[in-house]
Amino acid sequence: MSNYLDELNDIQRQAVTTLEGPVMVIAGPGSGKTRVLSYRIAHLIQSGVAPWQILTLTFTNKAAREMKERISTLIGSHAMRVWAGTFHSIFARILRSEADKIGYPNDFSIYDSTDSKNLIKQIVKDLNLDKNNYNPNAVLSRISQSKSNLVTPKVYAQTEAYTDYDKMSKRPMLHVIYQRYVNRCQKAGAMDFDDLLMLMYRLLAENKDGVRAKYQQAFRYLLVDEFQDTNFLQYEILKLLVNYEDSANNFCIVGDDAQSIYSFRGATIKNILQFQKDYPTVQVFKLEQNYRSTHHIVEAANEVITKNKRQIPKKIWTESGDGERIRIIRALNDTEEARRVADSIVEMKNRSHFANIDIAILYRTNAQSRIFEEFLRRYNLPYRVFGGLSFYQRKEVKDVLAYLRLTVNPNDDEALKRVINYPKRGIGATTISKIVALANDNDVSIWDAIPYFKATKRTQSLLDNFVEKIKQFTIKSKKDTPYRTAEYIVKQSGVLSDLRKDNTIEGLSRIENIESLLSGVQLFEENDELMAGEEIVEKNLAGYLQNIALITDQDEDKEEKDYVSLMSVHAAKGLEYKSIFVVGMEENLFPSYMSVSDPDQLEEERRLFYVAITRAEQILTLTYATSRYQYGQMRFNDPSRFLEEIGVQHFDKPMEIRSKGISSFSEPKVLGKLGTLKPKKEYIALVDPASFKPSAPHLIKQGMYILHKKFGKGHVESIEGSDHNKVATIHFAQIDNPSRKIMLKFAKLQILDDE
DNA sequence: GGGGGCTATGGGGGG
DNA sequence: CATAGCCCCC
Repeated sequence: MSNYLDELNDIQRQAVTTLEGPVMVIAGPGSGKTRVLSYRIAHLIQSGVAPWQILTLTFTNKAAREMKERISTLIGSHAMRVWAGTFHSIFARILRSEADKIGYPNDFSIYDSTDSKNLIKQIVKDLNLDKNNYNPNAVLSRISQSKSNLVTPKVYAQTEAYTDYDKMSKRPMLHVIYQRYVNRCQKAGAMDFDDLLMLMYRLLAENKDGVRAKYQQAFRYLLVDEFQDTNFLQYEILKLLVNYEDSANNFCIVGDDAQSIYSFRGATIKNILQFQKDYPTVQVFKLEQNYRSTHHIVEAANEVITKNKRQIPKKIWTESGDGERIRIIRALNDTEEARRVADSIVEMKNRSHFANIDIAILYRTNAQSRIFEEFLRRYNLPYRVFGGLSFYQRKEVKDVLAYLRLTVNPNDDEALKRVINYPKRGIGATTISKIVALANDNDVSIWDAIPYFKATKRTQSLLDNFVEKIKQFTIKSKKDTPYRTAEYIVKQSGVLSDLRKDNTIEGLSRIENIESLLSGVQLFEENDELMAGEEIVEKNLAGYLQNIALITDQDEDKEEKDYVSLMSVHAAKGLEYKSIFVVGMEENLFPSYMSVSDPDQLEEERRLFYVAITRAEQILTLTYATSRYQYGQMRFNDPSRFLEEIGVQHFDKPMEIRSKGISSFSEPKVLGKLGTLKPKKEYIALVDPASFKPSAPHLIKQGMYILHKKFGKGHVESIEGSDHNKVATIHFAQIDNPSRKIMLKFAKLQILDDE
């Protein structure tokens, strides 16, 4: 354990051992950034810092999870107790207990962007504005930008730069919409994604009851990964956490300006430059040795990125040998592109003995995934699609979630509007818009306005029935488990019987989705295993809703681990594969047609391409089609300009790969999309549920033999943590990965006395 | 007020 | 191509 520092190169070691004061690590792709971050945290803990005094903000929950696992391997499971997660999930967790200090309920709802857009549409309608000028996407992005720059509606209305711009864009009333939007969200007890940051800022800035000092003292060491993708507001929050009297400024940022790919949501590499000004004593470490890819790939990446004007000088290099040249596939159309990629995968598996899991297909837009799925399915190659329309965005799932949200927070206007007449109960558009108007006029939520609404006797009783139903749900949720509440709601709301009317395949799959959702609730409720990177929240409906609202990735599928990965280039950030296909290398696709006319956006597309090719360890294949179906039409695009930016010496000769055809007629092995919760798993019961009697958690002691409902017989190897947060490491001999960490607070373990 | 069918419109990346 | 919104009829 003491020699873990020997596993680092000189610069990495310095970055890991410089614990005090501001530190900046500029890390090229594949330069061991995750290793540095996790070793640094391990080193902090070894030097006597308590795990919970360390706050690590990562870009995805997956990154947090992997990091914690790595630290655990280095120094033991107490590492699991560092605070690590995304900005949004960590702040939501804090706001869950502090929101009342800034005028929001602690049980606040989280509006996703669809909710936000629906609210904007509503406001535009209320104000009798032209919906063509007031496009919800445009309005939302303006509001989002304002929040991300800490511009309140009031300041917005008074700042000519903003209002003039809006007049020019034919949206002079934008400041009014912004104000109303904020009011409606607050009345609904709801926060949108930007609010999670903005209100966290306000919480710290307003400092009610000294709350700021509480978190400043709690987080003695601050680490931020992917700092190039933070926005102004995120940096401002971090500064509030770290800047105070006698602060040691233990603030470590890790990033790479060349991999900044989120400026569309306000990220700015200015933060990296500003950091050096704000913390003049900063110690900078530049990691340039690439341990991931072979020479041709590394050099191609360097050549591409030098076409960008603005960047911190840096050149990645490798000692891992020349490796293979970059392959290129030119296809006549999108179908042929997909077929040849699938052919190539089969070939690669035979010749290089790659497993499916070593291979990823990266595309610019999620819409491109479908055709690749088709061919992978035909070729019997298991695959998994990451991102895209996730499980939680499907209509039937959102409907049930809306009922759950309403149960927790009846003021949630967007949830209410979604289900007040679904399933159909005779409360039509006219009635709803009258109630909405009443709510607006009196500045209350729709829920609060309903009792004051005067309607015909018939409508009145329909409304009463609806209100009564929701109240019942809330009562149920207070005295029963989340799973049983959700099950009750699915049945009593009428959603299930409505779906049962539809006997088509789609209809049946919708019911399956609802069942999956329910087993997801059950899983949440029963899960007593401490998973790295997972938020520990209360095991109630509100906790469940928070968990899924901010989901970025899904648990590993434990049944089938060998699959080809399909994802957008954005989603691939931070990942690596032996073999990478970057597909759709065409003008107007990659780079996107939205970006080709703006030099800054074009540079971002180039960084995106840089990220894409540096994911590859051994084999990089770039593909393009001369024609493809886009938006229902056949389009002809030129090959991407980015292809010409790589020197010819790095390319293989274009090679023809013969089609292998369909390899078998057996049922294709297809894994669910990421985001698809598996239907209820019928795992082999290791324990007879009838005779299972869990013991009181405080009786569990080290050395005992116990029974776990899901994992079977186990031996308690150690118990760590303070009174209320004890975590036991238990060895379960009957399962794969036998060593599990169980949170005793939630555990259902039966003590065995016969051993 | 509900529901079916048609037309018009937009179409990126993600927490 | 997918979906939202509209019109028309019940």
